[in-house]
Amino acid sequence: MSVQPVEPAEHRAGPMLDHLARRMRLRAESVLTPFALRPRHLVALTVLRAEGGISQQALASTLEMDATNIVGLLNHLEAGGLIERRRSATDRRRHVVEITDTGAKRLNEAECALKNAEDEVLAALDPTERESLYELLRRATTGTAATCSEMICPEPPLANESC
Amino acid sequence: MSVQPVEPAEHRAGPMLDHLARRMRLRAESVLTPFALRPRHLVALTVLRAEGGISQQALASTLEMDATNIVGLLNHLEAGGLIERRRSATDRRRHVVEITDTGAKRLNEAECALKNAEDEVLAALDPTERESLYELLRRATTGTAATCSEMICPEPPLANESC
DNA sequence: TATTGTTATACTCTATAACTATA
DNA sequence: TATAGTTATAGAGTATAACAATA
Repeated sequence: MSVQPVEPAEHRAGPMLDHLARRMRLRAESVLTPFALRPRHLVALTVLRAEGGISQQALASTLEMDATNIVGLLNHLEAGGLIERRRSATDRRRHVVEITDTGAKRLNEAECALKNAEDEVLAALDPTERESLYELLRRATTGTAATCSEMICPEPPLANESC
Repeated sequence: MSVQPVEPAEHRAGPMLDHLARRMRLRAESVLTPFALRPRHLVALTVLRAEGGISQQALASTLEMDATNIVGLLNHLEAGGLIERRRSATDRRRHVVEITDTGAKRLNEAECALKNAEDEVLAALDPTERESLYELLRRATTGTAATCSEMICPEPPLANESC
């Protein structure tokens, strides 16, 4: 049974993002072990480098991770001296989380070590295209992450019926 | 303790890919429930649409998923009539997996329904940029996926010490 | 009473090992 | 003997619920 080409689909980036992210993550995993870091730690550190001291809740909503799992994540990073938790002066319930100089340095080193992994996963792209991809990803993440960390993220608008 | 800007880091796309993919996946999850599909199913169907009939092993290596988990994934898709498994004529151990017309149609509809999710996650990008992102992702995934599905994926080369 | 962070725990996902059939 | 697919299952990851401190 051959596949009819159906009408020109409106392709989405989602599945490919998923696929590519998975491939990158699998490779990153092994490269990062000497640093005692996991891919998720790099994601967190990257956010913390971009946005200064934020609460754990804000970090949770930016990363779109459950707040309960942020605890262990930060415990690990704090144990390595890569981040700092201190009580907010204005609201003593809050922990203000900040990346330390050590953390920023370690993040740099880790990013450096990831070069081969990235080269492999993005082998089909030339340097210019990789730069484009990096820039698009940066804009896509930081652009909305900022607004998202301010407030509790609102529910997505209901799916439209058109398309 | 303020963060020293350290020297200009060599930033990697990995963490941002991870972050963006996660955000997309979380939204996709709810949008896809009416289709009885999960994000992973869309990834698989997308690959199967791009590459015709391939073995489960080849699919596993392309998706970089464990072959054991492919079984359940395909069981689900086959139950819905979205893919077909048939024994290879040349090697009766193999299942040749193909997307059906129903599957291709369902994939189309699902992609269509994902528009809002994508609009939300990629809100910071204008249509031209989204098209660029889509194209870069497409090239990055299909470019290497082809070679990867042919042979057993070789181990990544050892990390370089320069950078 | 509501919110931040935390712990305990149940649920889901992923990978390892053992089995069947084909080669 | 080795490989494709499958099943069973243990380990890792993620979310839900209850609690302590603070607002």
